[in-house]
Amino acid sequence: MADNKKFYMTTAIAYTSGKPHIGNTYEFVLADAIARYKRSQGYDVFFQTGTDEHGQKIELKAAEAGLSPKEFVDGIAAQVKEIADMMNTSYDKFIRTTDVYHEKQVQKIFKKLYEQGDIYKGHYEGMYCTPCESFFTESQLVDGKCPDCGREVQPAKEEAYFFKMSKYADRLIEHINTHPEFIQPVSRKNEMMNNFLLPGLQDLCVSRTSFTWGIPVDFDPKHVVYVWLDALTNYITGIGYDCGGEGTEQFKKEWPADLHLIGKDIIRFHTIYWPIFLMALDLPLPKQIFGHPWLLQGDGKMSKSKGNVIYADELVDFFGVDAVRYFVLHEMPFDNDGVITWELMVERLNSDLANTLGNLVNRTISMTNKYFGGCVADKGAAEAVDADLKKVVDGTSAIVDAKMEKLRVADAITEIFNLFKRCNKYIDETMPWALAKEEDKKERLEQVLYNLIESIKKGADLIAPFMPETAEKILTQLGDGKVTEKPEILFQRLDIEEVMKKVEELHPPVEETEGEETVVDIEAKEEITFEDFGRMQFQVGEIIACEEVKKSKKLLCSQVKVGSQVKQIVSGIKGHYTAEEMVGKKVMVLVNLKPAKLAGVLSEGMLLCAEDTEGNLALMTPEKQMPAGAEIC
RNA sequence: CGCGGGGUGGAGCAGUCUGGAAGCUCGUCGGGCUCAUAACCCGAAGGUCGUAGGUUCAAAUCCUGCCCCCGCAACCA
Repeated sequence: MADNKKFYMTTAIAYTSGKPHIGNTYEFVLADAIARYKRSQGYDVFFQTGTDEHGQKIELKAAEAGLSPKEFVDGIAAQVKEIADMMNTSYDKFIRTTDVYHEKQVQKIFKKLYEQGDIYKGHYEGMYCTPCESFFTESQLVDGKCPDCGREVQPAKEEAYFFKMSKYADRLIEHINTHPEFIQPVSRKNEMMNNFLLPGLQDLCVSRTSFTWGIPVDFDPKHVVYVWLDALTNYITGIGYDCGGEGTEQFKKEWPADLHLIGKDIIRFHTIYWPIFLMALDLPLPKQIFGHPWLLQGDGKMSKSKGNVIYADELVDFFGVDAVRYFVLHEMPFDNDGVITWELMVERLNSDLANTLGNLVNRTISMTNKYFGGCVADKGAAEAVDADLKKVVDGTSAIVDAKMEKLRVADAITEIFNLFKRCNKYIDETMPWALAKEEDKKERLEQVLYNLIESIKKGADLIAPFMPETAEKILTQLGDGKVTEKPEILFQRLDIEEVMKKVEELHPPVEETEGEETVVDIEAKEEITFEDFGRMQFQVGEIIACEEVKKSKKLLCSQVKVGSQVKQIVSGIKGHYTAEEMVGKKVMVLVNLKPAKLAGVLSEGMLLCAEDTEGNLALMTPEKQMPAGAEIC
């Protein structure tokens, strides 16, 4: 049985293109809770996390920051690690895809797959803009031209390596069907099957020549390995996989992974491409992949301009690590996205942590000190009320096990708090303060307090994987035979008004007053001649009718009177203007723009708008009364 | 008809797969208690489960139409 006790789990590796956000924190904590729980179950857990550090985006970001890509990712990886450590996560290994052993193995894997015919050289086809060095699909083009610079594009092919996905599809379908626990939650399984597997898999592009920040293909060095073959393989290289060789003892022990914990956005890559890569390498598949939903910030009410954005390190500053862990895990959605706001955070802290748990510990210790000088023992003075307490306390462990087995972390925590609530109720049922007034009830009183302390200790053991520091504190305060003399407040209640006030100070709302406007800088375009300018014809147009374009999110279709003719113009300004308020406005129109179809609707010109950095739009209207058709020059 | 998720008392959610008395936490109101962090315990009010139909002895749950929200995709001439 000892052999079966290993448990290898991973988080997704965080992409190092920018400062890590609350999503990373959330996943770390979730993974850590599971890791600690499994350890408490006696499993020999190996918990790996890390960073994904290659790619064009990083190359660009680094250049913007004036750093080499490596310098850049060193900085971000350090930040990611800092957050993982701050959240008190007990990972055993932090892998970076720029680690030398990883890069080496990826090269070997690539070569092996190429040699055995799973990877072949082909062409990535599309429309190419030479100055921008970018490929676009037909649908990405703007009026047949480059969406970035507006210049002509040519059909072109980029040489690339592809992985033959279809070769292994049947085996994968079979595997998924025979292993219902493979993809969690199950609702995602159908999504993968119906959308990707059953319609037939496309071959996956696994190399690029358009950027250089990646692992070079050693036998064809102008190519670098493209994202998934690089990133996903961290799960095996991190524990010592050796392609073509034996691999380390650790690898033999740990693989296959017992759990890949990932965000729901990358389920496809983990449940389709990753298993297929593994099949190609002739390795067993991971046992379970859990695609957790997201913890979202607010419900649209939250925005930078309101100054109430939530950052993990700030949450910790305000509430402490365990309170944040508690919140994130308790609100941990299983198959729907959850919400986090400062208000909800304070509510949970006050109600669950301070009132239910903190106060329980506090009142218990204080009574034990008051009535017995801190020491109580089992007096064998049981009464009927004790039975239900005992039943609940002893039963919780099994319920928690069942919930954790299904990865219902939030439910598991709720169960543990039900235990603490039951303890609070027990105090009311037994009324120790009343017992204390009767001399002959002394034994019973001691028994009651003893029962309480034992129950809380059991609760603390159960909560340890989720709030390790708190569990430790509780056990220390309850002591072994003698409780602490001066109980420390576990969680201090906070006032929501005060918290919000401080939050606002941290993130002052962006002023939207007329007086002090921020300036907007945009990238300068190439200089043009007066002649160039003269080719554009602007006129004042009067909007005589306007309606929303069905099936589009941002488009309004306006009938614009320009001189004696009426043009139909489609603009992406729904959300800034309603169809009704458009009518009657006099606006600036670029009239000689080549007509085009937008969402299937013909547009014969362009309404001009000013746009600020937040994307707010304002139509340009003449400053004095002007007739429709007046030329703007 | 682009893909997907969602709409359950004031707030946040569970329940929907496998129909069978509408549940949890917070908030509100009333009561109890005083050991404790103005806390704890008990009770109450409050929901036509988005909407309109259908199937059924029975629908939040299954089927159909529609409305609204949120991601992604497309797109902002």
